[in-house]
Order: sequence, then C-alpha cells, then structure tokens
Amino acid sequence: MTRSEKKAQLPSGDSPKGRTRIQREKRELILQAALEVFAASGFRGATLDQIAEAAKMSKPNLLYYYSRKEDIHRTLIARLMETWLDPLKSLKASGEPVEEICAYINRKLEMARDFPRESRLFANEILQGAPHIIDMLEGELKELVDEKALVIKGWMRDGKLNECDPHHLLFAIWATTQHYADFDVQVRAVLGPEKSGEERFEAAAKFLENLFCKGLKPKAQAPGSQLSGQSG
Amino acid sequence: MTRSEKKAQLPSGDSPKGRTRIQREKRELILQAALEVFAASGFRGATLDQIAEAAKMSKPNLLYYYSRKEDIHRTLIARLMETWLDPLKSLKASGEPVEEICAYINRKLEMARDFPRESRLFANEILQGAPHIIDMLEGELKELVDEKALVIKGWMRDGKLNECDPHHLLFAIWATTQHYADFDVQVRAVLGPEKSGEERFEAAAKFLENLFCKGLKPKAQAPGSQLSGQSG
DNA sequence: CCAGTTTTTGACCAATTGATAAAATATTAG
DNA sequence: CTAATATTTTATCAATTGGTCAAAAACTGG
Repeated sequence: MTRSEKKAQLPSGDSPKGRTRIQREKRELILQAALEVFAASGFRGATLDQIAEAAKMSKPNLLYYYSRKEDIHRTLIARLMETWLDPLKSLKASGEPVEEICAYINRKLEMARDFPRESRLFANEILQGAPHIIDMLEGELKELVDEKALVIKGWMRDGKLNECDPHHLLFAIWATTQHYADFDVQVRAVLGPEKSGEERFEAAAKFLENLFCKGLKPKAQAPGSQLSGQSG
Repeated sequence: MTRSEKKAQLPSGDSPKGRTRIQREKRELILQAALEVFAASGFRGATLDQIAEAAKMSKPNLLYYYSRKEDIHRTLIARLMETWLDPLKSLKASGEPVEEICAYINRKLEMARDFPRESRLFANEILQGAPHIIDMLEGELKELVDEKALVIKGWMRDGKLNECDPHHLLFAIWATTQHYADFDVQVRAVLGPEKSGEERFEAAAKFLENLFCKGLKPKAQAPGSQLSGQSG
C-alpha cells in the first residue's frame, strides 16, 4: 500500500474535475447530453437512457461517471449558477445608469441567444418549484438583487432614472430576455419561418433597448437637448 | 336493440361533457388534480399515480374516466387555449391605444395571478417544444398576433404610440406578465416572505403600466399639454 | 511485453410506470 | 324491488426506469 493515493480512484463527484483525460472528456460529454435532455423534459421527465443515448454511451457506462441521475443535474445546475448571476454582478454603481442597464439587458439577451439550453434548464427548475436551488434563490440571489436594487434606487434619487420599483425592473429584464430562449418555439411560430435567428435577436435587442430606456430615461428631452430642465 | 343509443356509454373523451352527474364531477376533479401535477412536472414528469392521489381516487378509477394520460393532458391544453388568447382578442382597434394596451397588460397579469397553474402548464408545454400545440401556434395564434400587430402598427402610424416592433411588444407583455406565474418561486424568494401575494401583483401592475406606457406614449408631453407639436 | 488500473460492456434487479380485465359494488330507471 | 347500468376495486401486466455487479476490454507506466 505504498501508493495508496493512486489506488481505485473512482471518479466521484466531489473531485475537482476528474483525474484522467478520458474522465474529463466523458464527463463533459455527459453534461452536454444531459443539458439537452434536462432542458427539454425537466428533471423527472428526463431519463438516463435518453441522456446515455445522446452521449453515445451505454447507461452503465454513463453511471460509471455519474453514479446518480441527480448528480448530473446538480452539476449542471451548479455550473449554470456560476455564470447566471454574472451579468447582474457586473452592474456597476459607478457607471452611467442607462448605459449600465442597457448593457445588462444586452448581456442577458446574448445569454438567451447563446445558451438557450441553460436558460431552459433554469426555467424548468423554477417551474418545478426550484427544489434544488431554493436556498440559493433566497440567499445569494436575494442578496445580490437587494444590493443592486439599492444601486438602482440611488440612480433614481439622483434623477438619473425614472422612479420605479427596481426589483420589478429586474424581473422584467429577466422575463423579456429569457423569453427568447424559453419560449423560442412560440417566438419562431409567431414570427414565421422567414426570420433567421440572428434577425430575431437583433430585432429583440432593438425593441428591448427602446422599451426599457425610453421608459427609464427621464422624459421630455426635446431632440437636440441633452437633459431637460424639468425640476422636481 | 331498440334503445341502442343508451347502451354501454363509456365516458370517452369525444363526448361533450359526460352523460351523468358523476361523470361530470369526477372528470372535473381529475382535470383539476392533473392541472396541478402537469403544471409542476410537465407531461413526462407527471405520473398517473400522482394525479390519482391528488384526485383522491384509485388509478384504475381515474383511467375509467380518461383512458389515457395523454387524453387528460390534451383536454387541459384545449381548455386552456380557449381562454388563453381571449385577452388579445379583446384588443379593440377602435379603442384608445395606450388604454387598450394597458388593459391588455392588466388582464394578462390578472390571469397570471388567478390562473398560475394554467400559465405553468402552458410554459411547460412550450419549454418542451410545444409538441401538442405547435399547429395552433403556427396557425391560429400567428394569425391573431399578425392581425393585432397590424392594429398596433396603425396606432403608431397615427402617432398614437411610439414606433416599435408590435410582435416584440406582445412578446414583452407575455413575458413580463406570465413571469409572475411561471417564476413565482423566484419572485417570492427575491422579494422575501414579508410581501403578500396581493402586494406583489399590485406592485407588478404599477411597474408594468409605468414601463410600457411611459415607454409607449409619444414623448415630450409637458405637464398640462395634451399632445406635443412634434411633427414628422 | 506485463502488471495494474481504468473504462466499457452485458446481464441483471427492484421499483415505478401506463394500462387492462374482471369481479364487486353502487346507482338509477321502471 | 329488480334489472340494467354505471362506478369502483382488486389483481395483474408488460414496459420502462434508475441503478448494480462482475467480467471483459482497453489503456497505462515501467
């Protein structure tokens, strides 16, 4: 047992990434396959057979890398969460308010465009009552949102933004941007087949910027003048 | 066989509502239970056992009324669709534009508040690729939306509304209102437990009216003057 | 090449799933 | 009450599900 540290290293979930090259690759392959399946059917609706088939491996082989269905799901959710809150974290109090919010909207919209499966995975989780992430929602997310809500409130007090409830503003941004990932089928159906994906998201970006910024900017700026003299 | 029309009337799905009182009541009971379960777990994730338990009857008994899981789901979706498009249908070209749109937003928000399970049922269906309603989305829904988009376009040409893409406007209204039903768990988690349901929806209504209408109204109306003289 | 390790496979399992058949019970019409 | 009908229950089924096990195969460092 002189080399006990090299013996029987099962790829358990707690190891950072997996010891061998094959483990890293296969695990990633499984996660991608599972992301597809979980996003389309939710946790309960997804089956290991589906995931195994999508990953082009046998079910026992899959279970060699993730010994439980829930482990796969948990890993996906955890990885998603790492990046999901990032755009909001980037909202800088020191920036120009309208620009910051527009940038946030655009980043969220880009995520809906580039990571629709992640968005649907999240949507499924929330729809099902968020059993796996309710703690994070009530903890980390709430804290982050409350913090940023204060920043936005501050902008409003300074007259840089129209008064409105910052929490609901964030909800509206989440809803409108994620809609293009989560309700993609409906959006496509309504817009018709002629519009390409790029066109859809370009039009969406333009619309959302107009909706939020025209609504948020202090009103009554005549064309040409930067800021109105409206006091209050 | 003089009375063949009265013989062996199994409560098949195509009959209008069911012949007997019990059939009507039990079928309704099942639908309510199934709505709960399908909304929470999606079609694949929902099980007949769950539905039967929620309806407080045995599984074979349940299957006596709906002989297939899919029949229950189909019935729920069909019933939902009847009422789902109603608010949009009520958007009257003859009405005052901003008022019409605000009324639409409010009706949609009320539906999210009063029928969250229906909203989640719909969200689940769309998330899973809308396998059961894709035809309606590409047919009836698209036609209705295109028609109302023309109405809105007309309002914009008349200068009654800010220019924007009417399709994306509708998407934004759907997304923001349904968000309060579909992402209810997240909304609650972020707002904290102190806010009651009524408070949440009141604040949401106020915020959305402000967001959409301030953004939609032709700008630059100074307090007191009805319409700006901005030409072009 | 070889021993040790990692990966893959095929055969299996118990539990759950959607669904059926028939007997037993309740309801209703005459 | 009685007979026909409608409803419920019990027992059961085949398929699917998440998961196990041991053996086989492939890969690794020496």
